[in-house]
Amino acid sequence: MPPTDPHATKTGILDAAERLFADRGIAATSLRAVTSAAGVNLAAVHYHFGSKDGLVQAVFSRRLEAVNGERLRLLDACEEAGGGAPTIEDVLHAFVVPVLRMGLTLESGDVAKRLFGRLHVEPSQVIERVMSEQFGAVARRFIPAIVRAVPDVPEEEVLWRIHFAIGAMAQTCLDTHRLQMISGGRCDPSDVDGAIERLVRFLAAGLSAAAPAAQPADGGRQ
Amino acid sequence: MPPTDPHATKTGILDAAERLFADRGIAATSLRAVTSAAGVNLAAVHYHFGSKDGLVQAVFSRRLEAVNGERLRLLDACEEAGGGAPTIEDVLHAFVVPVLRMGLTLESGDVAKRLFGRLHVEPSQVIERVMSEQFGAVARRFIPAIVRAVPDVPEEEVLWRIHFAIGAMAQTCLDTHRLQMISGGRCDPSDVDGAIERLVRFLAAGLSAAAPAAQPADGGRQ
DNA sequence: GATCGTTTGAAACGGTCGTTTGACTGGAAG
DNA sequence: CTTCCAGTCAAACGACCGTTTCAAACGATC
Repeated sequence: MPPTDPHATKTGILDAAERLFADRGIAATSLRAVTSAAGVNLAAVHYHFGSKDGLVQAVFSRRLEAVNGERLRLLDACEEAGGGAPTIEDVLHAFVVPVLRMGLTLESGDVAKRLFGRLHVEPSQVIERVMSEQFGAVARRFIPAIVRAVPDVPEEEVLWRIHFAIGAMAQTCLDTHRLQMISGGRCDPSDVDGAIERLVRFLAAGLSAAAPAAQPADGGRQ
Repeated sequence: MPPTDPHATKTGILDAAERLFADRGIAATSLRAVTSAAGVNLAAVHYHFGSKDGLVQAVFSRRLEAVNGERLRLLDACEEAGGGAPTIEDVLHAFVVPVLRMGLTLESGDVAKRLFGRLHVEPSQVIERVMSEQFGAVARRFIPAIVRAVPDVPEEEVLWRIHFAIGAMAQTCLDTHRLQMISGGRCDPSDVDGAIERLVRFLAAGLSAAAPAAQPADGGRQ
């Protein structure tokens, strides 16, 4: 046992579980697969995390705290620089960059990115709990910022569009295979900076699109 | 045995499996849950479908054939009406409407819609096979139509944007809960027509957004 | 060196999974 | 009546699941 890291077992389990959750999904990943990939004993999971749900929560919380903290930091920065009125591109950048770049700062490649995509598609109850715990603060900051950044669009319409935008981002996190398939290999999903640029451009245009025929008292159809 | 429908057992299994797959996902749905919900014997699944994978394929194929047939029919119609050059809104309508409206033509409510969303997020191998079987024809027709409808955008950029658009659509199919959460109940996910209008508007703006600063001969990047 | 709480080890628990088996049903065909 | 066969049924198969148990090994403290 190397004295370098007294938490080698714990982090080893987290790393292995992260990779398997990202690859196969949570429900399809057994604790035996996790522990054998990590090279530790099966009982270590329950000793360190209490249960499989505890492990799931720990795996997601570790990355989400970092991502969401960075998101809020970037939003602070661009709000300060923009004099309290950042552009929609700036706000979207602050939202998507921490997720998509995370794979670059970790040796695990794009594992954390795909793990993040799972958050939005796994129907598990424990995921629901992690989401509500981790995304409250982010939603309370980003939703008003986006609404302010597209002042010509009614708020209800903006909320729908945020919903769509989350889907586009989750797809970008989760699936790199289909893009290569539909593009016949012309698009390179591993080009993180290109993906960020393109995604922000796509979302900014969608979010700031002209509102439908105005429905107030005076309907000025454009 | 009612002589009204000699395939009552088979379709009963399909209906029950469809609902459970949509609600919990495929991996989290056991054959025992399916057969007990359908009120049939466990062995009936293997008798009629051979295996769980066979059932999965049958469940998805039943709906996908209808949806993709309708998509191609609508694309034909709007290409004919548009003189071979339909607008991006028309093409997106043809792609989105059959999925989102399917819940309205079936007594099963929005089950088929959520089932469809699962296609894009389940990591299973059999899903991969169903996708490649069912989406080849649709992709071969729709991708060129979309590329033609946004002539000012480079083709590679359009492919990225189609990737984003699929994510937004899948999110709309799969998740009605989060929209209600982030909107505090102001947005009504059961408003199918409103969702279609808003989604098409969002996607059309994103797909036809101005291309990045031209990088013709000399690439400005790096 | 003895004693303590912490961490790891092998093994087993009850339960559920997909799948298979073999007997039983009913009605059509000979 | 006998034969046949698609269809249904209860029961069981081996494999794997999450979880638990308990003994052994460990470093720190007295």
